[in-house]
Amino acid sequence: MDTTLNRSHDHPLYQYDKPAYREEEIRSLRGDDLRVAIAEALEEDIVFGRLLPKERLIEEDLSARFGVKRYVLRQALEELEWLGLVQRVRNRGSVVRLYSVKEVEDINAVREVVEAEAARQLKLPFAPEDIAALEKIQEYHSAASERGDLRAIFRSNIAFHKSLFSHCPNKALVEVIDLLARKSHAYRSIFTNKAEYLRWVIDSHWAIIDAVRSSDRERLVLLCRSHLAPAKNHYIEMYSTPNDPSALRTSQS
Amino acid sequence: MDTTLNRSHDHPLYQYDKPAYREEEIRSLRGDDLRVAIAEALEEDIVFGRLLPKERLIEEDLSARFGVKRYVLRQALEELEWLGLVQRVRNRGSVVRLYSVKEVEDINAVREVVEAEAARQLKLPFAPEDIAALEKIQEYHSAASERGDLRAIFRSNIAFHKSLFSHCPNKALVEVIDLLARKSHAYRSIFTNKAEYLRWVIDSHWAIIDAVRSSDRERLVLLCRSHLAPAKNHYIEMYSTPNDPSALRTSQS
DNA sequence: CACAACAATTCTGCTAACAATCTTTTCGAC
DNA sequence: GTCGAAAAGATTGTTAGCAGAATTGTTGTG
Repeated sequence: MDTTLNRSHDHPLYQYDKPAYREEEIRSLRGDDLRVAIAEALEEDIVFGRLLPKERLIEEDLSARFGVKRYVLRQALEELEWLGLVQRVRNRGSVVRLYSVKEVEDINAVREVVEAEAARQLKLPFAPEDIAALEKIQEYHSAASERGDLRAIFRSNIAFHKSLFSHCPNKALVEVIDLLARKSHAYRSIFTNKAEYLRWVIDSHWAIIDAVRSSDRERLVLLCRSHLAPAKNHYIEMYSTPNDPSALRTSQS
Repeated sequence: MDTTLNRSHDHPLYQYDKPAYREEEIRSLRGDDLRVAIAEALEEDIVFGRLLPKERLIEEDLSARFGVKRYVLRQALEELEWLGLVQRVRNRGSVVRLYSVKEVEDINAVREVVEAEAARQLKLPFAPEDIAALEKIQEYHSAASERGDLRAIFRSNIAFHKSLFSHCPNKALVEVIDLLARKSHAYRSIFTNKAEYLRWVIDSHWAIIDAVRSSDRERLVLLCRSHLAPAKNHYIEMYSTPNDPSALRTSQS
């Protein structure tokens, strides 16, 4: 169903209630699905801090880990480079990409603009079943937050936004939103999953559902625009050095 | 200098006064430069209608044409797929991507939003030498338009926008603009190069320079927002069928 | 003649080995 | 001991060939 921009981001593996990858499951896939699955597995490693910024990604090691050929793993790394999660330097390899504070703020600023625009274009009113779908995802998200299930939180959060913006008639706009959301995973890291932040996200999602229910577009636009504000404040400056490919010279971890 | 989003779009090959590619020149390149050069050569073929929508791109033929290995050509095709200029289907190959009228309108709508936002964030006033740089590019663009040099028109038009938005402090925003601009090359095709349209572009560029010179931000934002409007009207509906991968079943050209 | 099964062809996907490059270590001169 | 050059090691980049999928062409049967 990918009709406008680049490769599909709507892979079945992105279902919010899908369990973590297991090696045997990955090994049963082929072709594009395999590449996508590995890219997403690595993406989760980055999101949850199992792979840290500037950490090297050795093709041979990773292909051994996933039990795939290096060829496939290279493709996954290329995909992650396009998504901005990985930085590749010729003849030197790949590292988890590190964003400076300025870059994070820039990306978030663009996200605010395009998400507000999407809210402006959303087809209102929603059908009752569409509202119900949003509520169901959000209940799952809230529950995941209760029990501290970071992976479920992460995925159901994505699902919420996907479900909401799927009602935006401009697919090109939605794909820009998805692209930027995925880029933001590079600096989302586990540190932003503080209780205080999680509560804000939940409240904000329920407020969005409420605005949708009452077809209050003005409020919806404001909510979508301001939704990212605290994320930016939670960004840790612990890796606040500027990007530098020469970082590859020193190995780590 | 690519610091925020995906691969660099600011390749030296994109200089506006650079002559057309010649095979021997391409053959002298290596690595990333080679991939980028081939991708850009194919991009120009698409822009100028030498490659038409739905036309098949056979890896072996093209690699023979450019005198490179199939491996390199595959990389170029992958790049063009990310940019939305080419559509690839597993085990079937690549075709020049065809956008529906709706998709074109959607992309243009997003471009208007992000370019207006960039205008809003532009650092004003410009230094005199920055204004001079814009004027120089635009004089080149106008001259190219006079003599009907489509390639020079195309490239200097890109250079104008790059030069203008290089003063936007938000690099992530500029990269979204560049990405969408490059996508639009898929439907730019030679048909939009009508005298009437070319004149509009030139007038609009001089108006932008004028607004920059007087640091009139409000007018600048309006100009950037409305700058794409006629392009959309010029889009020919001659290929107005919806996208369909099964189009690969029937060969053409 | 229509149609289905099968065969041949075309083209892409993938593998494994090799080459090129960068990094680290070693060794010797000062 | 320090510096620099050269060798060794680690890692990525590239090549050629084969495997596999999709398409096209052909043949045989009703």
